[in-house]
Amino acid sequence: MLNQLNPDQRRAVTCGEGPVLILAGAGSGKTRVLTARIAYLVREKGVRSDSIMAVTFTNKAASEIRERLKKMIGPEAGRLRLGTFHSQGLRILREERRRAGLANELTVYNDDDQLTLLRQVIQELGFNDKVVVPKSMLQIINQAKNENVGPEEYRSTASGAQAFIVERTAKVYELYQKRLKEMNCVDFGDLICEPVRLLKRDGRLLAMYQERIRHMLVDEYQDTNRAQYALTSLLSGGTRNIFAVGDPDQSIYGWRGADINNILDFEKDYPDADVLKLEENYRSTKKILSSANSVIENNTKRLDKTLRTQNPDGDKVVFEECETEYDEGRAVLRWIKKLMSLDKGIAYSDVAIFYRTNAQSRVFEEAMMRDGIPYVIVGGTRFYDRAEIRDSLAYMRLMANPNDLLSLTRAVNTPSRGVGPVALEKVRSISIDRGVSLFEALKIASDNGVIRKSGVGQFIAACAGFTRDAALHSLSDRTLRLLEESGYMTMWQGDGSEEAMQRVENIFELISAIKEFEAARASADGRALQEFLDHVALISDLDGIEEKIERITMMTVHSAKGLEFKAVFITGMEEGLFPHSRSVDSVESLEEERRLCYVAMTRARKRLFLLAARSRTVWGAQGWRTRSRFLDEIPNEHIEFIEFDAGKKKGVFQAHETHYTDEGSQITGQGEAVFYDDTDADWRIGMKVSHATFGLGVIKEKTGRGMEAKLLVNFRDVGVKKLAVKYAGLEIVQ
DNA sequence: GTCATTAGACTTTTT
DNA sequence: GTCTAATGAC
Repeated sequence: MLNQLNPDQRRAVTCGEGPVLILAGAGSGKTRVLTARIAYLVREKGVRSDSIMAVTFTNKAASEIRERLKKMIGPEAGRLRLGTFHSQGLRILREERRRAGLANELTVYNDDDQLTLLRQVIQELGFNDKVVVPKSMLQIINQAKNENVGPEEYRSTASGAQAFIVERTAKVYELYQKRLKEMNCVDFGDLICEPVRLLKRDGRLLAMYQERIRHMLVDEYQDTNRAQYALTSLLSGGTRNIFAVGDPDQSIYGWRGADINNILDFEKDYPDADVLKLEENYRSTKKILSSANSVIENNTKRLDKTLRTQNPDGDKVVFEECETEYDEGRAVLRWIKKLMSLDKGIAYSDVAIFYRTNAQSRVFEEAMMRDGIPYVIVGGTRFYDRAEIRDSLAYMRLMANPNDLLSLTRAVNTPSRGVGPVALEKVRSISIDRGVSLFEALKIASDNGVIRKSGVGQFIAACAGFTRDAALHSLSDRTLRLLEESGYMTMWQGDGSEEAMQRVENIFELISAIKEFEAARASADGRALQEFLDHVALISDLDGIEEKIERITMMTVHSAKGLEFKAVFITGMEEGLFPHSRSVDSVESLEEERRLCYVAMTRARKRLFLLAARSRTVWGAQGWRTRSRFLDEIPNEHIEFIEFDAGKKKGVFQAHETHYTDEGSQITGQGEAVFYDDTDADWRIGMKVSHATFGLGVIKEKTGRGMEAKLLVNFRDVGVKKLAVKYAGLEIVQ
C-alpha cells in the first residue's frame, strides 16, 4: 500500500499522532492519502475502525473513500464513522433522541421548506413581508447557523442604529426555531449547530463521544464553516488526533459560510501541528498546470504552495472568442467533434462543459441535442425539487412525522380537499388543546364535522391504510397505494397533457427509487420510511453520476470540484459572468472567483478550452461583453487565441438559426441570415477610445445603438464623462 | 375556498 | 424568458 505512494504522500500517511494538516494541491492525490491514512491506522496501528470518524462534504466523496477502503481493509470499512458533515450530525441527533427517550420522528427541512415556514412565522408576528423579506431572513438565519450563532446570541449583537432591525430579525429567528422544534423538524444548519450545542451543554455526552472517537479525519478542510469547525474540534478534543486535508486555493464556498481562516489558521489553533504539503500533480499537462498556477498567483491571501508535474507539456490551452452564446455552443460542438475524430482514445465521458451559472446550460443542451451528442446535465432543477416529487414526499413525511405541519398542509390540500387556512387553524388548536399530533387532530376535526368535505375522509383512510399495512407490504407498495387511494395520482392522470404524463412518470421513478433503496437495505423493518426520507434529504444530483455511461457531462464549476476529465471546456469567460458581477466589488469575493477559475482549470487532464462570447442575451436583453480578466492572467506562450474573425466585423453576419421578426418575436429556422448593425459593434464596454479634448479613456456604460449611442467613458486624465456618440467624435484605440 | 390570471422576481454557486 | 406567488372573480 505504501509503496504506491510518493515520499511526501507516504510521510503524510504515516505521520504520528496529534494534529496534522495536509495542504494538498489539485490532483495531488488528496483522496488517496486520506484513504491510505485510514487503512494505515487500522492495519498498522491497530486502531479499531469504529473509533475513526471521517467527514466529507459530498456523499460522492464519502462513498468513493468507502469503496477504496473496502478493497484495502475489507469489511472493516463498513464500521467506520464515515459520511458527510450533515449525515454525521443527523446521526448524533438521532442517537441523542433515542437516549432521551424521544420518538424517532425527525424531519429534515430543505431551503424551500425553510422559506415556507419563515413566511408563516413572519405573518404570525404581524410583520409586513415587503419589509421583513422572507428570503433575507432565510439568508441571515442560515448565515447565523453557519457561524454557530443561536437566536439569543444573535439578538445580543444588536447595537446602535441597527438595533431595531436586529431585534426584529431575532424575533423571527426565535419563533422559527420554536416552530421547528414543535414539529420535530430541523434544517440543514441545525444538523451541525444542534450537535454542537448538545455537546457543549452536556459534559458527559461530550466525554462519551471523545472517548469513542480516537481519530478524526476531515476532507476539504478549506470548505468548513465555523459550526463545522466547532463540531470537528469538539469531537476530536479527547485525543487531538485531527487529520485535516485541504487546499486553500480551492476554497469556493465562502458564500455558504465556509471560513477560509479555518485552514489558514490551523497552525494557530494547533501550535504543535504537523503541516505537510503535497505539491506534485498527477493529473494535468505542464501547460494546463502552469496556466492555472499563473491565474491563482494573482490572489494575495494564499499559503505558499506551487504545484508541479512530471506530465508531458501537452497542447496549448485554447481560447476562442465567439460572437454570441449560440456561437459559443456551436464552437464547443465543433471542438468535441474534432477531438473525437483526432483522438481514438477519447470517449464522450472524457469530456465536460463547465459554466458559471446554471442558466447557461440551455444553449449547450440545445447544441448537443441538435447533433445527437449524448449528454448529461448535473444539477439545475433537481429531481427531488419537482412539484410532484415534493408532493409525494410530503405524504411520506407526514406518515413519518404526524406533527410536520408543512407536510400536512401540502399533502392534505394536494389535490385540494377543502382545507384552507381557517380549517388548518382549527386543526392546530385541537392539536394543542388535546395534546395530540396534528394528524390525530385532523382526524378528530373530520369526525366531528369541523371539516365537512368528503375528500379529507378519503385522505385519512388512505393514510390509515399506509400505517396498517406496514407489516405486510413493502414501503414502495404502500407509498404507491397511498398516492393512488388518496386521489393524488388521479389528479395528474385526469388530463392527458404531455406535462401531466411526465409527472406521473416521475412519480413512478420515485417509487422505483424507493424499491432500489429497499433492496439495498439489509432488512425490512419499520425504519425504512424514516431512513429513506433522511436519504433523500441529504443527497444531491451529483451523487447519481454514473461515470461509465458514454456521454459528455455539463455542470457548473462548483459541481466540478473533485472531478477530472480528459478534455474540459470552460465557457462564458466574460466579465460579469466569470468573475460574476456580484463578486467583483470586494477583493475577497473576487479572489474566490479566481479560486473557482483555478478549480475549473485544474479539472482538465489533457486539453483545456476557454470560451467567451462578445455578445450575450441576459435577462432577455442582449448586451456586449468584455472578456474575463482571468484570461489576461494566463501567459501568452501557453495559450492559443482563436479570435473572432475581424474580417467579418464590417458588414454582414450570417448563419444564425435564430432570428427576429419585425414585431420582435423570435423565429427559429435555418438558412436565414441575420443582419447585425455593424455600427453598433463599434462600441463595447471596456473598449479604449480617444477624444479630441479629454484624451484616452475606457467605455464604462452604454445606452442606445450605433450613432445614437450614449456612452459613459472613464478618461485617464479627466475622469468619467457622459458622451453622445453623434457629437463626441470618438476614435477607437486598438 | 377555488381557480385562473397576472405580476413580479429571478439567475452565482449547494450539503 | 421562466417560474412562482399574489390577486381577484366566482
